This record gives sequence, C-alpha cells and structure tokens, in this order.
Amino acid sequence: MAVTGPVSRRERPAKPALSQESIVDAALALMAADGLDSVTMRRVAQALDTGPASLYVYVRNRDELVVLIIDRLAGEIRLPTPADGGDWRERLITLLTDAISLLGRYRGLAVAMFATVPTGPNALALTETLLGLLAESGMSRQAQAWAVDLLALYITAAGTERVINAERGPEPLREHEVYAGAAETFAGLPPDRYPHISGLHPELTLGEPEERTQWALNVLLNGILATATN
Amino acid sequence: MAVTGPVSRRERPAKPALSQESIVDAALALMAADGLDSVTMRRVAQALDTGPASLYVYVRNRDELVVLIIDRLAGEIRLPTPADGGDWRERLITLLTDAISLLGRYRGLAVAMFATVPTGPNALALTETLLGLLAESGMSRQAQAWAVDLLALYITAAGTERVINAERGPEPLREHEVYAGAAETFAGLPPDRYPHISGLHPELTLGEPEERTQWALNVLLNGILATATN
DNA sequence: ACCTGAACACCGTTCAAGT
DNA sequence: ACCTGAACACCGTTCAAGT
Repeated sequence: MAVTGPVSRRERPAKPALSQESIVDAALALMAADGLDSVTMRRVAQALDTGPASLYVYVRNRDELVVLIIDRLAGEIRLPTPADGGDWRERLITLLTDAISLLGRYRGLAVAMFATVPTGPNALALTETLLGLLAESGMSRQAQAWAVDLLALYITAAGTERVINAERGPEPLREHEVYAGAAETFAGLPPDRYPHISGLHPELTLGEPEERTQWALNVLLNGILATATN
Repeated sequence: MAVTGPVSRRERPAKPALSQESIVDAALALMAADGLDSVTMRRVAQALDTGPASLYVYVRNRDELVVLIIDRLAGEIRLPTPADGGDWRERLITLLTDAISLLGRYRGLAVAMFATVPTGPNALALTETLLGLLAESGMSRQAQAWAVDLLALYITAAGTERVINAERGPEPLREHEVYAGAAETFAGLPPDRYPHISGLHPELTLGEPEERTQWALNVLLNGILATATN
C-alpha cells in the first residue's frame, strides 16, 4: 500500500516554533479576545503548547511582553501622508480619532500605556508623524513639544473611557450598567445638597462618545493655539 | 505584691476592632508606603492581625475596598469657598492643581480612578464644587457638563505622570532612569528617519512638570471657552 | 452575626536538570 | 543554546466550621 517513511502524521495545528514574534502573536490573540488581564505568562505559554518558563528565553518578563504588544498595536494605526489631503488640523484630528478608537478596542491597553514610555519603532513613527503635523501649524516650538505630550496624554485617557463599550465576557455587555448607573446616580441626588449636579441635568449625560471626543479634540487644539508657552 | 486580676497585660498596640473604617485605615497606610499594588487583601488582613477571609464581612471584594480608598483620599482635597477670593478661573486652577498633586502622591491611585466612576460622597462634593466654579464662567450649559468630564479626565491622566517622582521602593528613585531614558532615546535617534523628533531638541524634554501642568490647564480652559458645543 | 483555618484556583519568576 | 518540570512565593475568594 502506501509507502511508509517520513509520513506527515496528522497532528493538531503544527506547533509553531517559539520566538519573540510567535509569543507576541499568541499574546495578541488573548488580548483581542479577553483584554490585557488575560495575557498571563501561563496562558500565553499554554497557547503555544509549552510551559511558562520557556517564554523567558525570548522575553525578560511580562512587562517587556506588554511593551512589545503595545508597539505591535501602535503599528496598526494608519499614518496620514501628504497625499491624503486636508490641512494639518484635519489630518491630525483623523489620526487622533483613529488612535482613540484603537485604544478602545483592546481592554487594558490604554491603562497599560500610562505605565510605559512607548519607544518602540511604531510608537516613534507615530510621534514623528504627530510632530510633523504640529510643525505645519505655525505654533511655537515649545508649544509643539508640549502639545505632542498633551495630545498623547489625552488619547490614552480617552481610550480608557471607551473601553467599557467593548465589554464581552460571560455576562453580556455591562455598558448599560455603567451608563445607566452614572445617569441614575446623578438623577437620584438630593438637589439641596448638590444643586449644580442636579441642575445640570440632562446635559451631564448628553452626547455620544464620538461627539464628546470631537469636541475635546477641538478644545485641545484651540487651546494650544491660544495659549502662550510662557 | 501587685494585685492580680484584670491587669492590663502588656500587649502589642491594641488590636483594633474590625470595621470598614479600620480596614480602609490599614489599607491607606499600606497605600501611602508602597502604593496601591501593595494593598492586597492578605496584607491588609495581616496589618489588622487577622486572616483575609475576615475582611469579606465588611467589604464585598478588593474592588470595593479600592473605591472606599479613593473616596477617602478625595476627601483630602481642600475645596475652595467664596471666602478664598479670586475669580472662578483662579480658584478652579488651584483646585485642579491640588487634585493632580494628590493623585501623584499615591502610586496606583490615578490609574485606579480610570476603572471606577467615583460616586462616593467626597467625590461628589468635588464634582459639585467643580460645576459651581464652571457655572460662574458664563459658558454654555453643555460646555459646563462636558468640561467637568474633560477636566476630570485630564487631572487623572496628569496624576499618572506625576507618580514616577514619588518612587521609593528598594532601589532609590527611578526618576533619573525614566527622564534620562526618554531624553536619551530622543537624543540618540537617527535624524534622517526622525527629523521632527530630532529637530525639536531640546524643547521636547524642557520644562518642569508644574510648569507643563499650568500650561495644560490654561490650554484646557482657553480651549473650552473658545469651542462651541455643537 | 461575626470570625477564621484551610482550601481552591490562579499568578510571575527562578532554577536545576535535561537535550 | 534552548527548553522545561517543579518549585517558590505570592494573589483573591469561598466555604464549612466554629464562637
């Protein structure tokens, strides 16, 4: 019958060779499904069909793995080119909006970015692009420098707020809980003790996240253009 | 000799009665010394001379304990009264600066605030005060509502950046590492690939944190006043 | 009702031993 | 050099059993 020999035995999907890249791949799959908290050394190892100790050959520790994940995801943001048209401000707002949306797509990503100064190649390319757009604005050099920091701070912070929407998990989205919870708390407050909070109903809970973000980005750019750096 | 009986035997500092308050007290002591990560149920229990299971009588879980800690710390911020003088803008900036400085004093606090919508009494009092000041500004009602959110987002984010300074731990402050690290990374970058980053030296790393914060707060307020809410 | 010892189901990281 | 089983030192939370 069939010749015996180095037959390709049917196996589970071929165990991928261990490498820094394959480790980040596996981590990213966990991240996409269940957020950064689910990216444990043990679970990443399990996904790669090995033990946790094996990962330490390619990665110093979990923090370094997180840094690698962040830079990989930073690479997913499309950087605008001059060919895209639009003035610096339009292109900048598009870029920042994209970044916030990415940060909101992975639970735990935005929070993790506060703990790290992103210096990976993709993060640097992003900073470079950001600074290029700001350089076109005509603002002072010091304003450009501080602006890039402030904008990075804002998109990271805004990203943490968006994440609630992406909730999956066992129980079906908590989005309702959170929003209703906040609105409800404000609504149920005694007006004599909290006159301003009560009085600002319904404005406090009005507006879609996207609308509020666009407003905030315009606030930042208008403010930066209007504020002296000394 | 001495009368025997209900003598006060020399003991270690009297074991305090367990209560939600004593638990938060113990947690806060750990927090002040080593940051939020060091506030584990097991260590809090140990500080109170009991086992971790005992805490669950007074606190649903660790998350609830963190919420209680946050509100307790929110109570430490001095709220300005009309007697303080100054217009709304001055008083607002003072309040926000104080909040950022508090958030920077406890490692992990600011990051934790992103995970929770603070609805404790002290946090609400802070929001009420903030809205009161914004109400004096003459901006639209919608702008007031969105502004309080944006300002809260900013102070929390700014708080996370400050924390590095408060580093203690075994190894003596990493402050140098971080700052030098960032400056060094930027300085060592190939100018042909990163012309804007390289070209913006030394502005990128210029300015004390306080100076940058004051600029950012003015950016936010100027921007808010200059940006329509629709 | 309040408290707790012991257990359960996890973590990150190290290290000696294998190939 | 690369890989790994087993261990170490931790976690949060639960639960049956005590008072």
